[in-house]
Amino acid sequence: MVKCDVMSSVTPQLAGSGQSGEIAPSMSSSSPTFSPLYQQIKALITASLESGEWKPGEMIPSEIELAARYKVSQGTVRKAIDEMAADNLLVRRQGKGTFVATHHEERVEFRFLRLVSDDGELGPPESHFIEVKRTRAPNEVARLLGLKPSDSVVYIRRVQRFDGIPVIVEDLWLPGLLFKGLTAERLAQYKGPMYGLFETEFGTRMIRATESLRAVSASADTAALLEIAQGTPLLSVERVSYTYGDKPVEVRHGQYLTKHHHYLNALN
Amino acid sequence: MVKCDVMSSVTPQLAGSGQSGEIAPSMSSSSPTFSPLYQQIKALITASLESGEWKPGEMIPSEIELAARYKVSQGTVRKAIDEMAADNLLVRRQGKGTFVATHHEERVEFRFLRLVSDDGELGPPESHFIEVKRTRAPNEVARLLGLKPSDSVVYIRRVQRFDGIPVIVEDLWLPGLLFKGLTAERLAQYKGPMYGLFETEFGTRMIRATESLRAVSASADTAALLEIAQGTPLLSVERVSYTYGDKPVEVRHGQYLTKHHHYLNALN
DNA sequence: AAGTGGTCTAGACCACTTT
DNA sequence: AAGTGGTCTAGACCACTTC
Repeated sequence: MVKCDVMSSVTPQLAGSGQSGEIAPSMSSSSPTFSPLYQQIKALITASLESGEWKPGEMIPSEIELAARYKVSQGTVRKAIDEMAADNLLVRRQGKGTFVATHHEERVEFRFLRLVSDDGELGPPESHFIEVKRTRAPNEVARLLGLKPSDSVVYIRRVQRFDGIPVIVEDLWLPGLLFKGLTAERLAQYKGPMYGLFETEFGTRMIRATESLRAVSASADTAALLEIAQGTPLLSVERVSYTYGDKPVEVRHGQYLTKHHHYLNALN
Repeated sequence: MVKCDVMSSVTPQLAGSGQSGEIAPSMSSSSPTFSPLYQQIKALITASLESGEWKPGEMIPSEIELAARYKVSQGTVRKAIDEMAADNLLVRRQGKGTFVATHHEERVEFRFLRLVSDDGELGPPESHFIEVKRTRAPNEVARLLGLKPSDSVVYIRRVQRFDGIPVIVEDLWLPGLLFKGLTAERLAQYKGPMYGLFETEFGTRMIRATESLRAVSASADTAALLEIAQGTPLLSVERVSYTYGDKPVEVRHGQYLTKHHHYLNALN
């Protein structure tokens, strides 16, 4: 087998017009930052997801097609897709195809909201929006989102009820640039998790998040919203959500009343 | 290629004396519970881990050896090991071999203790054991551990300090049968995480856990141990840890003072 | 029947570690 | 040089879904 030459890392040789007969699966010498073929394929597929070539819920080309497109073997494409499926970026369905993960259908209700009722099930929450406005980013939020304090953000405050009982008070900040038409009306109309709205209406898909948890005392206004006594212990959850390319696109501060609910976590 | 017949699931055909020339990678008809070869290999490797054939920290046979032993291809062994490495049961080291995961060396300090300081790093905690005794399992603990209320358990209460400041009060319950020689002295002598002690001294390795988190108010005695005011909000963490075969072997109730620390969680 | 992902094999070669 | 895991390929066949 004849082998050709080598490349850099992220948008490498096998993307372009591709008249080279074959691809070097590895390199023999003097390549600065080498990465395996399947990781390059991952990067290319991710780029197509990011660019919107394949949208959430849609099917991506079959492994055989992708292998032809990238001029690699099906096994290499397979390994790339395997890892992206493990990262919840893609969903494989035997006999049907491989699909772009979406916040609809998917039970995000447990990937991004880990709260469960003490006695088993948990119905869908009802959202009540207290406030939706555009403002300048608070310093801490600007820092977390990689914005300047003068930049515009959308600020949202809402209360979520389970079975009619208020359980969650949340404050959210979103980059103003990415969420231009976001209004209280559109939020109120939308059924289901906000991430579904963000994905379909604003083209921003949250793919992972980090959370900092602590116990705090309810302030006067939080207590009022949750209809509890001031000073009640609450579970404070500070979340930063990221979209493709590890770009932070949401800061969310939740306060959970854990009297009849708890936050479930798995350590694997 | 000639194919032979089929099997059940967990201790299947390819374990035994093995004079059959080949193994059926799939089956054509009338097999009740079929599972792929690589999953059967996973089960066999797991059984060897469980039986202590390969101990934590030790190297397991090479892929080639295992392939010969189980009479499958190296690729099939590889897939089995890949998944077990993803589950943190095994650790691959290129050029060296595949090793049984261990609570030593490994930074369990972040797999099983998610608490971090608000300002960066977190030194190793010092443990102070308040109480270690054998008793009958409380009802709830017995239920979680799959014991009878009359069964014996080891009960431990300890306080953990970071930089000299008390941050964690923990109550633990362990099955008495599995932890026969566990005394306050051995606990106090041991350096490092308790899971290391459990693994090397008692042959019980924790491989995963589930946690329920909530915010609570410090009781009088907890407050005294943490040197804080009664009623201070604390992060309550109820953990159940499991060893091989999803067998529950520890119930741990932690109360974390989150004034200068927080619990970090990643949603992927 | 055709197309998709899922499993399994056999072999080549590479990169890393140890001898 | 030898042994280990890591990557890549090519091909076979299976299981599931849809037409």
